[in-house]
Amino acid sequence: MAGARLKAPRGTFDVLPEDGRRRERLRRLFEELLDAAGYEPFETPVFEQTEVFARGVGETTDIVQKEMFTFEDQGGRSLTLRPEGTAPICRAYVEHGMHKLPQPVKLRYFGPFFRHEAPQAGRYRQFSQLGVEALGSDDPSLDAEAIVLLDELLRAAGARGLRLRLSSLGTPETRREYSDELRAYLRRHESELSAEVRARLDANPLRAFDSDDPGTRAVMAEAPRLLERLADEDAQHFAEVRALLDDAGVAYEVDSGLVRGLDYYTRTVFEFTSDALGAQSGVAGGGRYNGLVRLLGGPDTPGVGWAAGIERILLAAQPEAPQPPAPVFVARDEGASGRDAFRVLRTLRAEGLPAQLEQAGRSLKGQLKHADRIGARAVVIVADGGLRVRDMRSGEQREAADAAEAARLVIESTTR
RNA sequence: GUGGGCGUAGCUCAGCUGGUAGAGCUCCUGGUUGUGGUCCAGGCGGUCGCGGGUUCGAGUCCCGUCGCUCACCCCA
Repeated sequence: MAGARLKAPRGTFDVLPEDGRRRERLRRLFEELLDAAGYEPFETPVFEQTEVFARGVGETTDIVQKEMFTFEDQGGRSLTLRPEGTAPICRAYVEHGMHKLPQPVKLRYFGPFFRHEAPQAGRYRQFSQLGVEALGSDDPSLDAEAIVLLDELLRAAGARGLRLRLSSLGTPETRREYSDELRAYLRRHESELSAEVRARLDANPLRAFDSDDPGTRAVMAEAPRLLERLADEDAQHFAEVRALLDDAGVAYEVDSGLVRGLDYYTRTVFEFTSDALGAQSGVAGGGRYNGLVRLLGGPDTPGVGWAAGIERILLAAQPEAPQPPAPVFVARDEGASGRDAFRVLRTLRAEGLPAQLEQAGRSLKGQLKHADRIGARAVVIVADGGLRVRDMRSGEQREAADAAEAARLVIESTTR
């Protein structure tokens, strides 16, 4: 371990090349898929005024209460490393007057997020998410489209053991009324509930639906359901979303107990999980947030979106790492001019060939061995007297008069 | 924050009841009077997480501490 005193901070990790290739491929897949659906690239800073999250995500949420990396800048302003992407995008939507653009505004993003939690399998303090937001329309087809695209993405990425849970939270008002009703119901059955559920009864009674305690489950089986309390318009909206998903052939389970950890959700909420993960089974989640833009000081604007964790997608997919393109290796024989070798390198690249140059002072034999290890298709040996092009598959070797001819020979011998 | 597991070369690991550190892989060199993939040989590379204790002697036992990891909570 040779004095490796300095380490990546707890809950963070370095992306080594093999994993980097996997991540880049996933990102490209995401971008192609969402581009085709009209979602445009969008970036917000990795930190924001703390207020954006405190107000946007909700003061009572776990994220705001205990998971934010918050610090002060030199002017004493409170800033926070973004723990999620939706509130910042809504902030930007307001800031840039994007409600004046043709609606809906469809955006996609990709980048790092930060949550100060105890790390474990699939959970990090810095993690990456890709996500989309569609602002400015309450049309159920946007909810359905978002889910269909997410479903497509996860499948194309190869995520295994997927399950989609779907529900509707109605409006904040019905949610509040329902919450009171559920709380009252739970109080009547308090003695039958597990200690943890009792402890969270005031803060988040909906969590009781997730409990695996037998007593609690028995109580919850009879508990009132939020879906049964939805106002007509909300129930109608949900029915339309479901019909569109049915038409699209996306399988889902309606789960009245589905709770998302952020305050801003209204109407549709959903979550993809994978049983190929550890305890952190959530791969992606999202929903509609019709009040958020207004909450952040903008006009009343509906929105819907989702975010997917790229580490978790990769964990659920376990894909092979893509191979980099097979390069041409430029070897230097003893006495060969470094300038000649460099010129050959540039010429090969100019001809569109991925090329690498010997830069470690190896013996010719070592260079060939190295070329083989990196999967070179051909080696151009730069010698005192001229150039030799060696096809690494056949072992055939031919003379070349100059770099351009060497490039031609490489293309000839390896693109058949 | 709490609980379980683990911390020996860059990586994967071995090291029995304490006796003074090993293997495989990787990398470099050589076997090849300039030329790779197999094979052989050699070389580079170790504060045995850290601190303390017991002992003639500790990687091996005891205590503490730090870190990693899985899980609870919550979530991407």
